[in-house]
Amino acid sequence: MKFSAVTIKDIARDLGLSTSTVSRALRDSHEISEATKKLVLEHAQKVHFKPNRIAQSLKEKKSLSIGVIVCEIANSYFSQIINGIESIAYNHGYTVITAQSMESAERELMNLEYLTSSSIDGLIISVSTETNNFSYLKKLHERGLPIVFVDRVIEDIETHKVIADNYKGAYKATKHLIEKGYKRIGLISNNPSLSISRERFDGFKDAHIEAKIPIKENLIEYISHGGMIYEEVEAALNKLYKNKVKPDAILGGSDKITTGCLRYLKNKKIKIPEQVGLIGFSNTDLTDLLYPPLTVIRQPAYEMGEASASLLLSLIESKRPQTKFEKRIQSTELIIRKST
Amino acid sequence: MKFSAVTIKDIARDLGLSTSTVSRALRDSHEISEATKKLVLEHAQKVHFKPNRIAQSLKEKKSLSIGVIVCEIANSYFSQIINGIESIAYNHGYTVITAQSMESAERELMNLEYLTSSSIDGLIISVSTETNNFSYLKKLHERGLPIVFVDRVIEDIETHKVIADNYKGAYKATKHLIEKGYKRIGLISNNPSLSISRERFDGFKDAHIEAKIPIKENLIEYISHGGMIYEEVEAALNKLYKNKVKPDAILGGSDKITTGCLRYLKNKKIKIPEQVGLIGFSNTDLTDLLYPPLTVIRQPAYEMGEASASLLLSLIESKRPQTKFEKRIQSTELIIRKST
DNA sequence: ATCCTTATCGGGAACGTTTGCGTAAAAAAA
DNA sequence: TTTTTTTACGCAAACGTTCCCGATAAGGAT
Repeated sequence: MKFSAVTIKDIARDLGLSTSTVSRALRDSHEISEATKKLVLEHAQKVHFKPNRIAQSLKEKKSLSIGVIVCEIANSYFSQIINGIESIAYNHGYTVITAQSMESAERELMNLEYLTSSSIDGLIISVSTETNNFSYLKKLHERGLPIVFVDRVIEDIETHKVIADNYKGAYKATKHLIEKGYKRIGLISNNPSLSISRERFDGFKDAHIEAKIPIKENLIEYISHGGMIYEEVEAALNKLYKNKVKPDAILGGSDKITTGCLRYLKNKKIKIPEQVGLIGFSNTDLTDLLYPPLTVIRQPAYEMGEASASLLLSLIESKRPQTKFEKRIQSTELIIRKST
Repeated sequence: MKFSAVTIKDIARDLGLSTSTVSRALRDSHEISEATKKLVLEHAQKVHFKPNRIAQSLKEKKSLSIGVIVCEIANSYFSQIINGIESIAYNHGYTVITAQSMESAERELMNLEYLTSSSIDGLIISVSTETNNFSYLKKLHERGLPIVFVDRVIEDIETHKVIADNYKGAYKATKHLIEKGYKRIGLISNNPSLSISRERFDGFKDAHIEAKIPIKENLIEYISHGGMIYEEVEAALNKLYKNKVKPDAILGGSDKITTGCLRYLKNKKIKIPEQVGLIGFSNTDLTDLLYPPLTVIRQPAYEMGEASASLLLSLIESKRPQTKFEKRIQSTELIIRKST
């Protein structure tokens, strides 16, 4: 069952040339006469020659492919990031291989091993919520694998990072809630081990401080799988609602957490925004059609994907080992709707 | 900037063995003594040896990768299909390379050329709404590339096909609308060049025939980009509403079409389900949180992905050229909510 | 003692490219 | 004319594997 590809050797034989001449002609080398080049090019065209990328990779020690690991692609935020990555990568002749961690550190490690054994030239990763052991990633980085972090970064590893302005996003959202008169704001967040969680918490906190509203510890809940598992969101909210001080607003720390909250409140028939205000980070393009239309913090996912791909490619294609690294912070947008 | 991986040659040198012995030991050949195997395995472990997949591919003339082309991954239906594909592929040691056509025939062709030059071992494709020239695909198939169609199939090309039961899905949905008393049912569909459109139309038609309700031609609109472009949905609905006989219900022919309809009706402040019933094919997991909660036909996307991956792998790994092909039809589910 | 297995390993070619080096012939310089 | 340079091409090695073929030594059969 194969698909007999024509090789340089075939062309060389047909034309009575050597493989080196053919190779050079195809690569438009100055060492080859125009006449020969024309001959080779035309014949290559005729027999539908396509260079074998596998052989090229082996020779050049480059695979022309980059790996991308995100928690899941069935998530608007990450699929938008991937779209951004692909747009840049394809323009530069790179293949994108995506893998999903499903918020599991174990699966993430598997993917990591898998991708590196596929000899990717570089990696873009948004670590899983579960990940707290970076040693493998760190080792890869030390051994020279170009890595760019997107969204969920690891501060310890010195390389390019692309994030949304989580601090300001959470700050603006919280401030908005406070201005609307909400005073007991609950926060359902990803694990605090995640960079985005800490940044968002800081924004949440500073908006409180500014308004001189104390933060209540028992209105903050952390969950482990980014909202992928609804039961976790449910449990977190149950705890929130078991308190004597019930929240009058909720800030969702991720796309799935936010919609999970909505589902919970709907199940419990808690009225939004009358009984509780709901706001959250989200990139789905349906938030305006939900009931009620959701106030969200939207992240520039596509642009973040583009940025991380360009940074990665610059890393891959730079001759000398880079020492100066960027941290790109892209601004978030607060879209106010009916839920607050 | 490389990442000098340890090779079989390194191990051979370290251990004073030949590369062939090391290779055989790693592949657990019977020609190698247990002692040597143990020695090699342990040393390989210690130096973190990972076989170079590129070299293996070159040697074996297999890339252990499969290509997947869908219209876009930021679409629940397709991302669920991809998840199904990946789950099977990864278990068999295959890498999945996904590409998006964005419903453009041109981009689809580009992706096709790109993937085949990356020497994929097989292809899973759901053709774009724009595609009406299958010659390139057909040529690839004739030259021996294993192909499996999923969702949107090309009948002309003889190979495995995996589809949802579009006929019955549309039939059940239409019947449901009729039972609810709707009589002038509008249909917003993808291009009729698409297999799914024809199948769905047939179900739509037969439900009408059974109920002895004539189908009104001017209640049927076709659009070109699967709902990706909202303006197209808007234009189609505008035409529907320009008729003297206005629809009292609408059947959306795809995920994005359905949500596009909802957005339109909401913008026009047309009440659902009082003024118009809305039903549609959709796989997003937010349809229950929309306003109103949407009645949908849900397709077993994940399972379809699994099925197509297994069929493709069987095609790839079969020694003799296959002549008997399957068409798997997976049943759809009607989920009734408030919009009808 | 010789011959035949069997077990265990090494040599080397091959997969399709790219590229450094060598070398004829042609062109330019002397 | 001779010498030097340039042009245009071929040879062969290399990338990391796998695997066919031999080779060696030990052991058993004759």
